[in-house]
Amino acid sequence: MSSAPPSSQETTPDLTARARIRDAAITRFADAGVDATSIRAIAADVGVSAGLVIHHFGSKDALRVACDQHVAALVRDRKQRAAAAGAGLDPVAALRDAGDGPPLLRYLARTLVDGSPHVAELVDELVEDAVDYLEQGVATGLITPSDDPRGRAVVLTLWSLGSLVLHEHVNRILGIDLTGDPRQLGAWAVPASEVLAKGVLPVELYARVRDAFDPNGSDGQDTSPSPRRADREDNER
Amino acid sequence: MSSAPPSSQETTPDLTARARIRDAAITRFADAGVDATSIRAIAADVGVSAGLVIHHFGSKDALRVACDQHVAALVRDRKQRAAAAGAGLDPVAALRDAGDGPPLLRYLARTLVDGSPHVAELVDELVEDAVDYLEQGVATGLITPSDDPRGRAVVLTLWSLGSLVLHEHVNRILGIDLTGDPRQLGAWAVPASEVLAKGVLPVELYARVRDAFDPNGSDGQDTSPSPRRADREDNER
DNA sequence: TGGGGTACTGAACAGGCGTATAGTTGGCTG
DNA sequence: CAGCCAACTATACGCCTGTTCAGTACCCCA
Repeated sequence: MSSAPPSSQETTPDLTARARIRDAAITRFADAGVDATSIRAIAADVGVSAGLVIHHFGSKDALRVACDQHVAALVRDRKQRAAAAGAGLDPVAALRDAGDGPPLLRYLARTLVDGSPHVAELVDELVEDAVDYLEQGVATGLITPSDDPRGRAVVLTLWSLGSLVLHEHVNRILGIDLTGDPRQLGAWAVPASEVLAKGVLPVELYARVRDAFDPNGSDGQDTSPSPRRADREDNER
Repeated sequence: MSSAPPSSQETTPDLTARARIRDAAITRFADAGVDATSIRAIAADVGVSAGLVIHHFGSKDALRVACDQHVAALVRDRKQRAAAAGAGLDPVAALRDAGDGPPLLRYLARTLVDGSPHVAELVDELVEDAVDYLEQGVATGLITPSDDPRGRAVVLTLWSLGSLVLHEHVNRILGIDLTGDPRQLGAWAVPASEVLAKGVLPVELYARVRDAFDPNGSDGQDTSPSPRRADREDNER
């Protein structure tokens, strides 16, 4: 398939037409979504014909898969780099656009909702990363221990990704761009860390919620619908 | 086309064709998104011609606006009802599908991302509701006071809506449906309320984040790229 | 020098889309 | 009863879509 003459698979400064098409597609998909983007529009961005896009990728769907995989690879690369430099609580922090490459975060914000298997895989990895990171934090005393470490990692990761997906609302309400410059994110990061540090609810309410879902002190059910009256305890999520 | 409205909005919705088209559109839009839904498909669901859809709504875009408005009205209705019965922390809790009407939550999860002005308005209202609710909770001692009540309300609301938008990922990872039966949401609600009650981070870290973004402590900057090492403080969101 | 393969173009095709339009039905009202 | 208007259908139009195909330019290897 790809002959790849320059043999160096790492980001060559001078991109092949195939790579330029892929990057243009990522940008268009990030801005308008996959459905609302035509192959001709992508081709026009790169200055080639629509036929060439098909020639290189076979179909629009295959192009979309290639974009997913490329973004996933870039994300994994940045994740690894960030982990080496000491990770943070926010899995998104390391992915903010450096301005050089395609708009990773905006692409993720779009594709997180319309179900690509590669992006789903990426989410799973981010959750596992969070599990590890939180576990290390608990070990060093920087993170509060949890009764459900994995559940907590899922919640924190999806809160983070969820607010990324809703970045347009954040921008409208707070006037900041979650996909942009981290130094201007105070209006979001400060109250978020306040919640994560000081908490919001009394601890007894957590105990009530936990007991309402967990019938008897120990663990137990997950498939059998217990006929308890847990209807009013679902106040938090 | 029985024009007789039997006023019983329960199990037998003897709706006008216009209302049936609107409801079918909401369901289709919720399931597949607006772009991926054709007017002919909606018409086929109701058993009418595509022309009738245009006859009643004028255009697909106007139909979409009508759906937005109708869903917004239903949401406001449920909000009000829930407020009368005593609100909870989760703004989404009151909106879970009762099975009778159109899939409100799934519709919201879809349209929250592709920018409808009516849904944006709804988000703003949910934020204001959260401001009020949190303020009341602080007054009665049920909620921890905040340095930034509005910012905190924004964060909590968008975390809630964001995880709703990512409900497919929650379902894949935890095996539960955030848009479905509240009694099966323990795997999400328990760790979420644990985080909101016990917190995750040491309080001193919140102070550090706050000081890093607040020019009060050191100097003031917002546009000038200061060479301070604030780059590492954006760990939380 | 010739041959082959790859990158690439421009035109064309079939299909689905939203929408306009003309026409038919049927109940209400004068 | 005639007349009218709203609900509704069938058809067709123009546009845009993803994709195909024949053909051209160019580079590498024998």
